[in-house]
Parts: sequence; C-alpha cells; structure tokens
Amino acid sequence: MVMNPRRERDRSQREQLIVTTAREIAEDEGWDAVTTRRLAAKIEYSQPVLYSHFSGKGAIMAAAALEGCTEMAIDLRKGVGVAEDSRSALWRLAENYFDFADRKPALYDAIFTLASELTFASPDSPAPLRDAFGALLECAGPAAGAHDPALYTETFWAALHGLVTLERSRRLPPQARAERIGMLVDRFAVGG
Amino acid sequence: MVMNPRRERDRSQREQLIVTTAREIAEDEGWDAVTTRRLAAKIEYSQPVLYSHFSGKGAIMAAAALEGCTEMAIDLRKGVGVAEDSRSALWRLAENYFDFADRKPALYDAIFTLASELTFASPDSPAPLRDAFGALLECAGPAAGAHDPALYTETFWAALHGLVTLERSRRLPPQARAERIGMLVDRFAVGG
DNA sequence: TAGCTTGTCTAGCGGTGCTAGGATATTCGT
DNA sequence: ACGAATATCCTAGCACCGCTAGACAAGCTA
Repeated sequence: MVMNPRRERDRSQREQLIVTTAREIAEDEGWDAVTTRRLAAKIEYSQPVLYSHFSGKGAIMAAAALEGCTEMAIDLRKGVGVAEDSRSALWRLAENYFDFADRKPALYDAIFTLASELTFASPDSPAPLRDAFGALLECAGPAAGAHDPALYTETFWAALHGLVTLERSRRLPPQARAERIGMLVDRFAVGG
Repeated sequence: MVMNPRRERDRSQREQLIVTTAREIAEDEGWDAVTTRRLAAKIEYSQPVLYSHFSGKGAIMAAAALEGCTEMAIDLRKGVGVAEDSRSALWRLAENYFDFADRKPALYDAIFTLASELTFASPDSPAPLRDAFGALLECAGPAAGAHDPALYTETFWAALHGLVTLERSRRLPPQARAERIGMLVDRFAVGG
C-alpha cells in the first residue's frame, strides 16, 4: 500500500499546520480556547480532519508539548559553555527556565501540567523529553556532589517547577521571584 | 427582610451538604467527575439549587478548597512541639505535606492546582489559607537563618509542591521520593 | 471511461456549565 | 380561615464541548 509522495507531503504539512495553529490559539488565549471547532475553522478544514491526524485533542496537545520540549531544551542550554562554577550554572539554568515559562506559557502548560498522554522519566520517553531532561542534567548534575546527579537534578527541577507554577497561578506574589530563586540556587549550589 | 431562622439553618445545612458531596465524588473519581448534574442528583435536588448557594462550579470547588486548607493546617502541625532542630522540623513538615497530598488528593488539587478563585498571599486571603501558610511558616521559618522567614518558607513550600505535583502526574517516578525529600530537607536545613 | 479507493463534509450524539420562566409551596395580612 | 404576596424549586432549554457515523465528491487504477 504505497502512498503518493506528494499527498503524503501535503498530509504531513497539514499535520504541522494543525499543531502550529493550536499553539497560536493557546499562546493567545490559553488551551481552554483551543476547541476542536475553532481549530478546524482556523485551518479551514472540518473537525473530522483533525481526527484523521490525531486521536483527539489530547494528542494534539501532546504534539505541541513535544515541540515545546525541543525548544525548551535549546533555551535551557543558552549561555552554557562559559567556564562557570556550579552556583552560576544553576543560576543561569533557573533564569533560562523561568524565561521559557514566561515567554511560552502555553507550551509550559502543555508540557508540565496538561497533556498527561506523554510518558516521562522512562527509556520509552519521546526523544524531545529525554533531551530536555538532558539539558537540565548537564547544568544541574555537576552541582550534585556526592549525590546521584539525576536525582539531584530532578529535585532542583521540581523546585523550579513549583516556583513557576505557584507564581503563575497567583499563589505566590511575583515581586520576590529573584530572592526566591537566589535562595534555591544557594541551597543547591553547596553540592555535597 | 428578616429570615425565618429555621429556614436559614436548613439552607446552610444544605450548603454544607453540597460541599461535602462534591468532595466525596472528587475523592472517588476526581474533580472532572463532579458535574453539576451528578452533584444535584446526589443531593436529591435539581441543578439550579446549586446556583442559589454558589455562583458556579468554581465556587463550590473553592469552598471545598477552603475546608481542605483548614484540615491541611491541622495535619501540617502534627507531631510538632517535640524539641527538634530545624532539620527534623523540615523533615516532619515534608512528610506531613506529602501525607496530606497522598490521603486527600482531590483536596490538594482543589487548593493548589484548580480553584483559582481563591486569593493567595494577601491580607485579604481567607482565614483558612492564611492559617495553612501559618502552619508552614511555623515549621520552616526557624530554618531561615538570616533570610526572611516568609520568603524562605515560600521557597521550601514551592519545592515540596513541585515534587508532589510532578510525582502525582507521573512526571517523576515515585520510588525515589524519600531520597529527593532528603536532599531538599538537607539543602534547606543548613539555614543561613 | 468504469469502478474503486481516498478524502472531506454535514449532521448529530451525548455530554458540559449555566439560566429563564413557570409551577408549587410557604408565610403573612386581613 | 382565606386570599395575596413571597419565597422556593423544577422543567426545559441555551450554547458550547469532544467526538463520530454516514453521505458525498474527488482522485487514482485498470
């Protein structure tokens, strides 16, 4: 059952269009505003077309989350390479992490709070997910000292995630952000 | 416009019934399963009755979240009072915190991830919220050393929240929980 | 060109939160 | 004790959601 290559190209182009459009709506108005009807209207196809590409809305969000992971991994590695001690490495990581969450909140949500269709923390995890954790690990791992680098990274990451999440849901006032990050980085820089 | 006291009593009793029933469904099947129709059926009234007590589903969840806060504040203070250093105080707090999230996941969600109708971190915050943060502060504040106790507590709390959240959404494998908590507590126990 | 596959759309299912308007029960003034 | 005013409740329905069956049109193959 060989496919016409042009049609296959068109198809994957349209699939990309779906994900891109979903991201656009989500960045503008949040994921709740991404309804299958609106999405279909914006790509100028009918609803069922979405389901010929994805199993449902969740799968579309998961696809967006994967794209987001790839971009996050790149962002997290920004400014790395300069000779730095573990403290400034953690600080830079924290800044990059918050920066990503600030600039692409919909993607952050898709990755970390919605879209539970993704498999995390497993060898079976999609490559972008593993790569994103790899970026975290490269920055935070060296600060682990005697501890297991992966566990140390997970813990630091979770702390960042907690700060981001609570701040974004207005459960923590944002003005003291820098001080909180500072405390966190200081705690985790001591290492062993 | 004076009300019949009996009727008023009945009303507030029914209001409590609504919240309690909502909590029951949520604990059994999650908040998505708490639909206004199901809730109305279970209390044996029609849907509009709910709206004569609350402005909507969000308000019902907020009410449940407030109840949850009161209970959480109590739970967080468990075992306190024994003479203890800051490290074991933080450890106990972390254990109590995870324990609450484990035992009452629906309440945890209502308080910390859903129900954004609540005002956090403000003098205008509802008393149960302020009390819950008070409980956190009593345990974590003494470990702050030279730092501002409130900010130090917020940061430690955010870290706990991150661990809980990522673990519960299967983004962190749960088996290493104790190790992660241990790292976190060790980082924050050093104080100044 | 005839027939078959593939792609797409219209229409609709069962569900959601929420509400308008009418029926019913309760209380009050006479 | 009875009619009017008031408070209470329910039926029915709105607009929306994610998702899908089945009709129809377009394209490819023989």
